[in-house]
Amino acid sequence: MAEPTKPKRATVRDVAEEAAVSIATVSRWLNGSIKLPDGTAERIRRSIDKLRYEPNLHARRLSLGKTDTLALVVPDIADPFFATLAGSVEAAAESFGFGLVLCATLNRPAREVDYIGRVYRNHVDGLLFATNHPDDGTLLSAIEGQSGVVLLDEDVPGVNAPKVFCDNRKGGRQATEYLVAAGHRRIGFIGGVEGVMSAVERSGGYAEALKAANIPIDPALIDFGGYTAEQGRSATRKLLELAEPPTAIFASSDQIAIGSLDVLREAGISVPGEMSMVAYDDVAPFKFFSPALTAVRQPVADMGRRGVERLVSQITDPAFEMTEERLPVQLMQRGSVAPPADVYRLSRLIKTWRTKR
Amino acid sequence: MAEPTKPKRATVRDVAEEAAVSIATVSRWLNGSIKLPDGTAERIRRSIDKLRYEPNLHARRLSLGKTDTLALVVPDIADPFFATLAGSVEAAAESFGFGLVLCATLNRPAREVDYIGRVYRNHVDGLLFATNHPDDGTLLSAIEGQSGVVLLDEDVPGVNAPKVFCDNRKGGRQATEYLVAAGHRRIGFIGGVEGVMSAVERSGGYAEALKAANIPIDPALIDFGGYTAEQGRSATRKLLELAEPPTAIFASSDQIAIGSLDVLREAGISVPGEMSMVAYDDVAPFKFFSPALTAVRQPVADMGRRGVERLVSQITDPAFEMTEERLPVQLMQRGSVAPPADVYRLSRLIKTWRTKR
DNA sequence: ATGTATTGGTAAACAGGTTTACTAAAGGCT
DNA sequence: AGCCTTTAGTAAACCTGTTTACCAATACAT
Repeated sequence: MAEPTKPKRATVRDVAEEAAVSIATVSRWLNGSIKLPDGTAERIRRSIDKLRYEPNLHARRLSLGKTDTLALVVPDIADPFFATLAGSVEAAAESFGFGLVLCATLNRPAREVDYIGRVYRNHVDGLLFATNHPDDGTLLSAIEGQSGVVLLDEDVPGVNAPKVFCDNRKGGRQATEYLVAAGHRRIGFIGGVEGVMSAVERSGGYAEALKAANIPIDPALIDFGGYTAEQGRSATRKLLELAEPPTAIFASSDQIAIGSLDVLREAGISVPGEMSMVAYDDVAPFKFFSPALTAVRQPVADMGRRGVERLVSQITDPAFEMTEERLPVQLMQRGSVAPPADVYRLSRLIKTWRTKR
Repeated sequence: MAEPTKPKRATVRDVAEEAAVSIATVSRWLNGSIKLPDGTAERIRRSIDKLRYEPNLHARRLSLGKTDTLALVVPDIADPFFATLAGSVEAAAESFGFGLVLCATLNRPAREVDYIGRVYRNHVDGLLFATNHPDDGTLLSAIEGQSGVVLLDEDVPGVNAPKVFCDNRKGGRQATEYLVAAGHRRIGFIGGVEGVMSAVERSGGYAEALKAANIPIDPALIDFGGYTAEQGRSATRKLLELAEPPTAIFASSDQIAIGSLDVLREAGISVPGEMSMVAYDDVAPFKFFSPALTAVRQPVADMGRRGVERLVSQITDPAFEMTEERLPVQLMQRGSVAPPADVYRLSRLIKTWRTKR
């Protein structure tokens, strides 16, 4: 029984021999760095067809020292936010002639650092990096001095690299202003991991809006923890435990809103009847929630596309400027905000919820 | 001004020289195909440390002819279904020591074929393929004879490759039986692209359940078109235009359900008050919809993991069996199904909706 | 006729690993 | 002492492109 031998693929040498020219001639003709008389070109063309020659990618990469591949590193690709980002990054990379390798860190710093090293190790030509957690200096020193990295969505403070973020401060302010305009004065803020740029900025916008409306800031209404449904749940529980609970919640991510909604539902608190809510991101199908959730929409796909553009610019011209760029957000007004009403009913509901627990 | 020269990386040759052994010794020691006396090994170790040697990946791939990389090709990575799949595939690949490159076809056959060629062209060692549309033979001939491809979620009929699918027929039957048990007899079926395996099987399960309950099958209640929100919208409109509209809808994907819900909402038809619904996939946060949507849950993450397991088995042992495997689905009972009631009210709502249009 | 471009190529080095075939020296056995 | 087997290692070929340095022949100008 014969081994199922892999069909041997043709190489440049085979083509050159078949076309009766030298290897260099074939290679240079293929790469357009030489032009040949019609006869010779035609012979080469025919040999390539005949032998079904396709250049060996690895040989090419070894020889050229570049890969025409980009990497996207995100905490979790299954998260709709990052999935949307990945979709736009893939499309943009493709349009520039780059492939995309996908890296999910699951927030393990070791993996983040490892992936960042891939651009140094020449596994990819460039890297789009989105993290989720504050940096203790590890990421900074891993990225530092590395060219070909662009930061997406979340900052790694101190890094000198092109950055593409959204306007978190404005988003935080818009959401809060909208709630204030509806008449709310006690507004809960549920934030991401404490210290992370986006959380700092969104809460900053929240504080700004309150200050502008002469509403004192109550630290008890502010809770950081992460953009997760679990954080949404636990922070909402804390808010409901307060002596003077809020009449509105600004949930600063999709997942937080989903978790918060869960607790409110379990407590029998209706939105926006007894509690108003504004969410953030607007990647989840909030339009179909009940009520349709009002949310600050981040231009996630734009961010991915723009990140690739800047990365490619940087790869082709390493002197490319390392500026930070902010993309505008937009408040999508739907049905989860109403004037505060029936505060008595709210506190009754909360009381029975507390005893139930 | 000096060029910002790339720091030259150390090669095996440098290490060998530094450690005063031959290249072959270093290479073989690194790959564990030889053991050396402590002294020599220690010298090599130290040289590697000193020179910060890291093997060049491309040279390694060229030499070995393998890449330790898998590709996942899906129609659209931003779709939560495929994003979830991608997440589990990435994790599983990682656990086997493989990287993952991501390919979104956006349902363009040319891209699908091109990506499939990548395993032949040695860009990746294996490929997980999920499509979305019926095959006109193009895919079949592209995959045929290609080893190292496994099919996920959707079939390409005729292909001899390992396949990992979910039990669509059972899912379709369960959903329909559940609706029938609630008392429905006119049940709309909104399916994927006509002819695609999953759509055929889910509708097959639907038909089986009706037959078992002695309910005649009305073709007017069945509509194929694709697992998209737009299909959900248009099919639902058609159902509402019927002389005798259904009292329940089986939406055979998340997106279809979302689109269908949109039209029902616009028509003022409440779920499950006037219309019951069962969805499929259960990747969207249906728990937080109002009503919480009852849905058949597909084990998407399991499918990804299992696909990688089988792909890796096949890569390491090409004689690996090309069987088809079915993963069980599960009906998640939530709040979108009720007995048919108030048919009069439903038809009144539909009438006013029709005139409004 | 001689010098100079231009055209149409070539041979060989290089990228950086892996692997095969082979050798020299030391150890063990009779 | 003579022979065999390990042990420790080497030189060189190979994987497949790209690129540099260079040459021969023709075309053109003087």
